[in-house]
Amino acid sequence: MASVTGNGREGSETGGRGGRPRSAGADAAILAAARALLAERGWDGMTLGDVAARAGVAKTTLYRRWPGKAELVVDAMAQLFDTLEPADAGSVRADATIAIRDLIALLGRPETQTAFLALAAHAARDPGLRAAVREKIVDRQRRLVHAGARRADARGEGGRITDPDLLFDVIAGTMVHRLLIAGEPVDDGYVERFLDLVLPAATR
Amino acid sequence: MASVTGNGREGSETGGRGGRPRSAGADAAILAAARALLAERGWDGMTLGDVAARAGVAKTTLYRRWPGKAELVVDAMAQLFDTLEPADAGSVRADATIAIRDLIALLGRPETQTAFLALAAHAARDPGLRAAVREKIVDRQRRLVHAGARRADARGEGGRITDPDLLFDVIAGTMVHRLLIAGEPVDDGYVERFLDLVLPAATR
DNA sequence: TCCGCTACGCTACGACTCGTATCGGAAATC
DNA sequence: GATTTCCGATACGAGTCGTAGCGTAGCGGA
Repeated sequence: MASVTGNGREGSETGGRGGRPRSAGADAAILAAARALLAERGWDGMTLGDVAARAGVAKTTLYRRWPGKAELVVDAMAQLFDTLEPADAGSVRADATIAIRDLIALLGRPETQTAFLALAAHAARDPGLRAAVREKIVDRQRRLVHAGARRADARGEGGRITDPDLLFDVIAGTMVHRLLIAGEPVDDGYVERFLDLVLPAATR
Repeated sequence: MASVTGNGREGSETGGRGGRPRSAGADAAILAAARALLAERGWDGMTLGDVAARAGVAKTTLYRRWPGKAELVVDAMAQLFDTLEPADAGSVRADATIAIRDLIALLGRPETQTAFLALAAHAARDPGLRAAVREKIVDRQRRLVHAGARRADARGEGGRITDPDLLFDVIAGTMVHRLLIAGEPVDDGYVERFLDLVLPAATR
């Protein structure tokens, strides 16, 4: 999977019937450069000219593959969020604890801090970007909760998750609000108290 | 209260001992113009030159009162968030329902959608801005939950809120995530399900 | 082998924004 | 009236954006 999702030439393997194919490694280099520059200089400080230079690519190549900064960063961040994976630790609470700790670590990264909310802010005025954020980032995270719900069902008795979609909003929202909006840390005790608050009513 | 918080000349009533005082209405006009332009053109589309022109003020006047766009928008948004007030509807659940509906309406405004997350994103790389966002927006919202907790205590028996700070993160986070990040609507049924999930364990 | 097609690197460009500097004049206090 | 501070207007250098034009590189088909 060279790119998280197509950024222009998706679908066809060889490209548009003849002609020089797109450089294979360019996407990966560009997205990595974008993440690095986001971490170093933040959303505003990162220019597409800088990204191109660091990736060893012409600026025009970026514009050939992505419409603009926001769409490029969506793909760059999606790659990062895709590193999260569901864990099977034997119980809903154990699974949730692991997932939340992973999420906290991800939200603590500098590139996430500057890019994630900036993307959401831009998405408010750009339906296409809104759809991309939802599809490439939000929905994939949501699936982790659904996977946990299915495991809970399989285990049976007393651990079933009644409303995974709502539970996902609560988990992700609480952590994002605490870490990225309020800007306050989350320690293990906070996670414990959070799970004490939410899990009893979320499972049945 | 001309400005939500000082933006330069705070404290002294008359200004710096003699000389022409700052135009009283200018702050209000500037903040209103900023909100209007945020709603119309979004964070990126709003320039300080435009704000000055619409407020009927020179651009330099803006820079005399605020260090930059982010700080100005913090004050503009703080005025908006300050319109939220605690309600006393007789029970924790009734109070929470009203507060959440007010919050939803506020988060649905176009200026909030584009500005709130943009501010938080910038705050990630600017400690001063982070402090301003927390002090002028987040902490004031948090107080609404604390006020509700005190009312619950006064009512006694069975309605006490055990951890208001955590509850605030959960409420605000869930709504922000649902509305601004996932970009999906919140109807009354969602609020009901949310309160069913959270309130039982949050009160004692 | 030659040709058509597409992507590439490079350079240059106009339009725009930013934040600052500078100025004479206006509006208060002393 | 003198002083002090704020105000509006204008100009400016620096930097970014997204696009266009150029010649070249790499691939498949005739």
